[in-house]
Amino acid sequence: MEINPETDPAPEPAPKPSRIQKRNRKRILDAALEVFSQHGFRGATLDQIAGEAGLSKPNILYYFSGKEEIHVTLLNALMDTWLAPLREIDPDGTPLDEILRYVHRKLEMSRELPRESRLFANEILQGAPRIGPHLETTLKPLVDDAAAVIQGWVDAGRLAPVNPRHLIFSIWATTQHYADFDAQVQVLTPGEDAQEGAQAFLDTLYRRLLTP
Amino acid sequence: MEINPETDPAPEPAPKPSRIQKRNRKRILDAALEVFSQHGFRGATLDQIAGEAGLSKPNILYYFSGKEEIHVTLLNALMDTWLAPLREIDPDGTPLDEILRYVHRKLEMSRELPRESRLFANEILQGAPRIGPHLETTLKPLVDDAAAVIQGWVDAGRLAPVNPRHLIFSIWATTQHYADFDAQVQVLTPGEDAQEGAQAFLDTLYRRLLTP
DNA sequence: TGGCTTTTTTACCATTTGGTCAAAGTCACG
DNA sequence: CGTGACTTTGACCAAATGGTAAAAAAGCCA
Repeated sequence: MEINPETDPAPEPAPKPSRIQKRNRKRILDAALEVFSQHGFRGATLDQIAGEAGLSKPNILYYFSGKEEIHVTLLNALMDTWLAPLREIDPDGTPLDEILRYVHRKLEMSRELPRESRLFANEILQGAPRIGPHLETTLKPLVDDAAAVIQGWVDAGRLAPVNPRHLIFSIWATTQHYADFDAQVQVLTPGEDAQEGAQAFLDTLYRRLLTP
Repeated sequence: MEINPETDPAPEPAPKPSRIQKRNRKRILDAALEVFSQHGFRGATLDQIAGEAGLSKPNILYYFSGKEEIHVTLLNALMDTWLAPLREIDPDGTPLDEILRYVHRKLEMSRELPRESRLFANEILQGAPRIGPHLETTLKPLVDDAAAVIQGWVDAGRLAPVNPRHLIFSIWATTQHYADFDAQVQVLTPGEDAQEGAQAFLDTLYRRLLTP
């Protein structure tokens, strides 16, 4: 059977994006991140995004087929960076160091990428309507792996016995809290830099929990 | 100067709510809790709330002056129940027991009042636009008190040294996580009851952190 | 039962919002 | 420079949304 490049081409024609396309798509995504993370999906409007991006609404719809596509694009792109620290846990490293470094990196991301954290939080809060599948296919295997590694460390007596999954949950919760609940944190820790205190606190917390 | 009861009456005429008023206001607030907690303020619509409550939209506006008033009413009512466990920490109790009981109660509330937890999370995520002041006046003094109590325990050597505020943050984060991020938790802990494992994990976590 | 108040509904409105379309403008490149 | 492809815009739309007004209906009570 002869392959006809006309009817069976590469699935994606790979129309290399022009300079302008790259610039504007980036602008739009950045503006959208700002708006979505602050108001959630339904609370955000295309006009807001357009205004923030310095483009007209129809122009935005020239680059993305609709509001939903922008949101999904953001979430998918986010997933990678968001989960990178988890991927970097080294099964051959020193258990306590590996976990503490993970906590450190997550807290750092909370400070440096608060918008991303809130975007994610918003999506999950609302029942993950747009990345539910992605959670199953990307997040779950990754967490399964990490949990197995941690369980291995526990079994080898190199960490105090803990449920790996709940350990991971608690790390997510405690670190992302400083981005997601920033409004509250600010009210309750006036003056001082919350993140600095958090670093010390979380270090102690997990060190005491995990030291065998 | 004569006081004219017509122009200077009691500030609140106290128009005792009728049976119907009580029933319908409750219905509306319950429906609104469902909808707001799932979609956030801007994402929720009066039509949805009306549908959920089994009332017509104009009928809802007969009981509340607008969408915003419903939301604020909910948040204010919530504040009390939400902070009750914190109020119940007994300065004369056994430090570790008091904290562990607090964790326990917060986790319990996460399971039993997930909608309330999400309503709150949504509001804070968006920068607390509608309860910001309330946080200052109600939450802050309460946390200041609790932090002082905990600090006292630490100073007396009855708890391992920790930053009280960050301890409180971490308790909020780890317990509310199971309500707010339920969609994610469900994906990652298939089959088993996450809350049960959480109970054991958090008990260990804080016991190990706080035991002097 | 009659008459008053409270509650509910029906019919609207103005604004916002996601999205379309065709025309106008700009760019890249031979 | 000219021409075809890419980009941007202004003018629109239909649906959704928060909210209003007035009439109809239901309660309440003597």
